Amino acid sequence: MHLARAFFDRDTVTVARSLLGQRLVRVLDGERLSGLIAETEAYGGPDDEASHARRRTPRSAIMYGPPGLAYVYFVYGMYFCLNAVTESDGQPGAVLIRALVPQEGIATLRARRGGASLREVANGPGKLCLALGITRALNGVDLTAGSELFLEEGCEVLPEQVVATPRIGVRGNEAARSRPWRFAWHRTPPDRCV
DNA sequence: TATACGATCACCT
DNA sequence: GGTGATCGTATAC
Repeated sequence: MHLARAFFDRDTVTVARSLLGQRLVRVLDGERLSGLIAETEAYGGPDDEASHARRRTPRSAIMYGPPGLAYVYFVYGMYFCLNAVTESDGQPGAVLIRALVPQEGIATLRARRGGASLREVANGPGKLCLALGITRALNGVDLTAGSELFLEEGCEVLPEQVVATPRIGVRGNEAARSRPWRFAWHRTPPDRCV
């Protein structure tokens, strides 16, 4: 069952926290590849100097649009990063998906990542896009209704399993750099939800 | 048109 | 710990 649009039509920080444990699914060449979201970051609008949506440009316009769409951008000349657009139409925001715990299609995921170990397959925003075959061709797809890239309800994440820290690799003013808008799921084994 | 640089990663020491 | 790869995007001429 896809996550509903209402899930994304909320405050961006709330969505970032709530996406932990949800399942990201990619159907590639007919095969289901998936993982549980283990790390996210919230990005805001004009008042967030670290966000692409600090200004409205052709690239960032999607962050100002309706919630639940994928925003895929290209960085450092070689990597893609996947975001989910948040907040109601007209209000900018998105959540960067930074890491996954692989679930389905593990052999394919590892092969696509040059035989990387399970924990290294998707433990970074560029890595998970390589593993799942996410490129800018998927920019703008509806994550609440799509068939090649979408989100499903995953595992419950308890508050004590969540760590909040400043965002990784961001520039901007002190406010942008210090906001604790990165959320990481610290799994304490044994974990019943696999 | 031209230029500077980044929401990263892999590999090096 | 540090650095190079590599190019779309934003912004300044």
